[in-house]
Amino acid sequence: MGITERKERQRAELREHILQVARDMVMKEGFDALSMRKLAEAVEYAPATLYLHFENRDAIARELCVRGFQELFAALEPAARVKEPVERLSRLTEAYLGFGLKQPETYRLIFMEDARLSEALFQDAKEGAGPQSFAVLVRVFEDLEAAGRTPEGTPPARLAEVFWAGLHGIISLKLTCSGFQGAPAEVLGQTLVTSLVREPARSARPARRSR
Amino acid sequence: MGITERKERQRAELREHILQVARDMVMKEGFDALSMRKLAEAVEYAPATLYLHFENRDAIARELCVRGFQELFAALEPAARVKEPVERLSRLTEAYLGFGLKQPETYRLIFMEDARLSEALFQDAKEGAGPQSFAVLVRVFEDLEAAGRTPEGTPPARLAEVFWAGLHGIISLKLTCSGFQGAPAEVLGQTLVTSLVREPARSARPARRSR
DNA sequence: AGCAATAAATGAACGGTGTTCACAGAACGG
DNA sequence: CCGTTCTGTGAACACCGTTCATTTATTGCT
Repeated sequence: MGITERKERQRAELREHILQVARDMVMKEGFDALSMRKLAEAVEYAPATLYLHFENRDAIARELCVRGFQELFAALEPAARVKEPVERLSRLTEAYLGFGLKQPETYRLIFMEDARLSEALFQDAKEGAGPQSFAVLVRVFEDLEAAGRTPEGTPPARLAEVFWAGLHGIISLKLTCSGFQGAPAEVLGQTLVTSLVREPARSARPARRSR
Repeated sequence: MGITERKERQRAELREHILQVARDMVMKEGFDALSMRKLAEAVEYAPATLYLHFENRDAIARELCVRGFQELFAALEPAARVKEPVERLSRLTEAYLGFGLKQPETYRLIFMEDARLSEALFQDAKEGAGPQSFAVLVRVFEDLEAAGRTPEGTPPARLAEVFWAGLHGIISLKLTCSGFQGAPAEVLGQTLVTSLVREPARSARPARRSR
């Protein structure tokens, strides 16, 4: 009985098509320009048909949000593989900022649009894509701490959080405060890296008061 | 000829009243909930009347944006007066984060809503409230540099920018990624401070105990 | 094949939005 | 008192998200 299979597949394909077209619209004109009516027009269905595949506009937004986040995560993946932690942090910074600047509307949708959207990313404490990619950052700072290159007494998780906030701040200020022209994002990113990474201890571990 | 004066005053008062009510609506329900029709209803005028005082909804938003920014600037002012630069930076951090957390919708409107809104803050390179308050941050890092407490070779303006991005990132992640629960903003802020401020050079001046 | 049942798709409507504009009314200057 | 100017408005336009009864297409069964 392959008929129900085919129907399911076609249904999934249409759903996928809708999401694809929606993604294009968001990337081209921004999330605000994504209207159910224009989306329906673009996929050549009546507006009401969209509601057979998605609960409402927010459901589409949520889906685009998690997919966008997966893209971001994928963009970070090569950098995350780098062994040397300082280099890794630098490459992660580069990748993160590059993604945000090359796909501004996607980044906006993920992190700047609505708290209800990004909730989906962090609802599971360990499972979701959000905590998983945050863990990548934490690991860098754990490795940095092991190498004695973090500010003393600050847990890696908190350093990771500050670092993430720094990256996010760099991008979102560039995206929102377009009037303010400062240094390029990459330069700021490297400044952030060098600010959070300490010089390696010269001799033994403590080595602060003496010499 | 006090009549035209009175009319002008009444006109200004009405404009002010509209802005006040709009501000209340934004702070209570967020910017998206601010509609011209509800605003007109609230001030007991017809919607079209609003257009006699503002070009459109964006004009109101812009005005609220610059006023919100002025509030933010005012909130920073006491901290900016502190002499000792490290303490000053710490106090500025506290004030900035406090404002963002206590007035989330105002902060959103200023920095997270639309690039066209915050453009007004930074359109004048020196004049506007934006560059003026950024200069406060730059000055801190200039003073820190003079005290030999910044990472070497990094211009104060860039450190200030990274610092601002860090603060903004901390707040905006708290406001948007509500699902992600990390350390409290104040803790992250202090971590940011200690990350960007270096220990004083031993040769130049003996370290003093403050706090 | 034809018929009943199920799934897919839609047209029309509801209530909401920002904005415009011709018009009415009040307030003013001469 | 009249004419002008300013203030205010109702109605309309073009959108928006969403719902629902209804139509259309497709399937399973006899």
